[in-house]
Amino acid sequence: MSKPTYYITTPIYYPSATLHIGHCYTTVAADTMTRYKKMRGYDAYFLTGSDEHGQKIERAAAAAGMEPIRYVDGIIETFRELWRKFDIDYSDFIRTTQPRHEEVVQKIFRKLKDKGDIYLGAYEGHYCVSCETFFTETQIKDAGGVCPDCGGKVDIVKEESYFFKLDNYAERLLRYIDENPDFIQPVSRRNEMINFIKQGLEDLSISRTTFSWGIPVPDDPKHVIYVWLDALTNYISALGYTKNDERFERYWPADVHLVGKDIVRFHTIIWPIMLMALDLPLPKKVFAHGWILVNEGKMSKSKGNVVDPMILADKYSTDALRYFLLREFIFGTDGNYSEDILINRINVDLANDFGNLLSRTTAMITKFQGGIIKAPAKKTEHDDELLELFKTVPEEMAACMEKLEFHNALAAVWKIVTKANKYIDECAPWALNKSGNSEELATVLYNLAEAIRISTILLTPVMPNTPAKVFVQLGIEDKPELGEWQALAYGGIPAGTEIHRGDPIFPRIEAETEETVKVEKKNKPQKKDTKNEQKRENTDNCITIDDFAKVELKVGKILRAEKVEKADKLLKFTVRVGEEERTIVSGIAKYYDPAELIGKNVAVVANLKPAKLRGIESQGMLLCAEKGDQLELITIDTIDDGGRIR
RNA sequence: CGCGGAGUAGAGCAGCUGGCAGCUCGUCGGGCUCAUAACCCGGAGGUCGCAGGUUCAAGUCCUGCCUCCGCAACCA
Repeated sequence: MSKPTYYITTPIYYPSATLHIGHCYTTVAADTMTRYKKMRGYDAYFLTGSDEHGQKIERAAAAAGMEPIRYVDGIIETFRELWRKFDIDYSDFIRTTQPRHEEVVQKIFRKLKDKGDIYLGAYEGHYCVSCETFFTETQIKDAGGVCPDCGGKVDIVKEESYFFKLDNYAERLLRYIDENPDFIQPVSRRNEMINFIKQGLEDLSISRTTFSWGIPVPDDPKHVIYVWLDALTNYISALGYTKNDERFERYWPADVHLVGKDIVRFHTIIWPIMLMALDLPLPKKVFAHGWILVNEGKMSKSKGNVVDPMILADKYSTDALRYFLLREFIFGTDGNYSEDILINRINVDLANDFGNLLSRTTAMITKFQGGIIKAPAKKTEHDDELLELFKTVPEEMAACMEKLEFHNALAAVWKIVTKANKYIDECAPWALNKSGNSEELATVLYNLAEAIRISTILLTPVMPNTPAKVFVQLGIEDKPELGEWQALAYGGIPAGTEIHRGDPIFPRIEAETEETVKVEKKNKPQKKDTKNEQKRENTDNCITIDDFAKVELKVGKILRAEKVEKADKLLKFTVRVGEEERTIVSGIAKYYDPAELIGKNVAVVANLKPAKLRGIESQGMLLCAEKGDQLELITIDTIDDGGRIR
């Protein structure tokens, strides 16, 4: 009999920026699941990759003076490097620019067109000629009827486009969702999607003529295929769909598509409908995980709060990071990230509980038994509870893993770890040693070694590098079979095994900023301002005078000030800094009436990377003083605009 | 405006089909000495956002209200 299969995917990531901790989260989850399934005897297949087409890439490449493909090649290399670093053992890495993918997309396009699900129509939208970009109605509205990018005039333009008739399949899709309650998870998403479909599905525009970095539409090369049809197809093109590839037969339909909550709709509506149109079975499950929030807000470049996993990986072990991601955050809901939380989690769980358990156990075996694990000789009254956990915890963990509840799976494993620490206290091996009760002592120390071995097995999918370290210390590094799932039963370690006490496998991380952090927390007002938090966090680390010199501060005169429509916090300023005039958006609408600010001289960060806020490009930042609910714009009385501040 | 999410101990969160309010961290007190200033035990601390309602019984269901966050921005 052949092994059962398991096919899991992550989204394919867009190479317009480097990956952050959120991408890492998704991918680590997929990797862990794959390792787990393999341990359980599955033929598990894990796909990740990159979505490389589109106007954004085309432009970024042009700006860099490169061919798009060269441009993305470079970025993709950083993806791979990151995955290598985090021990991501993917089965395949698909790039939408690979011929194997492009061929399949074109075949699918042709098939759907022949079938009549795709037709040529016209896409009508607001178009800015100078930016060569379409904008949605709301984008235009928010920008006040002009182009959100350049502030210029936008026209309503019709563009020829191919459309995919989604609504043809809406009924079938609803039925499928209804008959497969597990298809969309968590359930809250499911309800959301059902409502969305019931509102009626518009035909989906699936081609563009305004840029060319994409897969050409077959027989109509002035069109390129737009993101949906291109990107989603990766899940089957990677398996060799249409090419008589046995992998497709073997692995499709996917067991799980892991997705971020923002792309649930594409994966639970557009993608299934595409598959229905192709007469293919639908994925068994689409699981939307939550976001990792930083300072209560979504990570984003413009906020400058993106957490770079590479930097973290250099500071902490990737096993610890993988553990942290899956233990700290509840898969499916949003969670807050900060380095303090990370350090705390590593210290408490990995250093104090798990690592220290290994440390104290090996220390006692060394001190009391000359470094030899002896066979259990005489039961103690505390054994049963611990041994019972050896049986129940693996089951509990397995049940959690099936539901993708990584946090609960790990919490289950910690029942053994916590119990083992307590068991030491209850049995007091040092007392047994002193009183010469060597039989019970042997039992206790044996059971502890087993507790470590068994919990280590369960942790393997999450922390692939840890088992080897633990096994060396337990003296069973030459018996890898003791680390397999089948070896979970109590009694694996042979009597007479000689251990090798070593350095702590998870040393405590001493947070140098702990004191200051504590003080800050106490003084912290309840209201949190994201930007401010961010700044404060950065000040935890000292900067040099050179770093400071990088910030170009200048005096600017406010020429115009107005409220940004549909934004309660933002004011839009036109500020003169010497020769030039800039647009600066600042989140101080709550504190100031725009009119009272006109004519004031303020402190401007002149070399801040421009960021778009509400579609308006902000070219700098106004400095403010802030405390609690108060905020005051820093103004300069006598020096005129253009003056330098330092 | 709309859509979605959330308001439960100092912080972060669990609480599914209604039945004595839980977990982790922190804090206070105690224990132990094998260990990575760690481990073990115990205590304090909550009118479960507000106001109504249904019920023998409501964080848990219903209605209204308040507050916060997200969506319309390159971004899981």
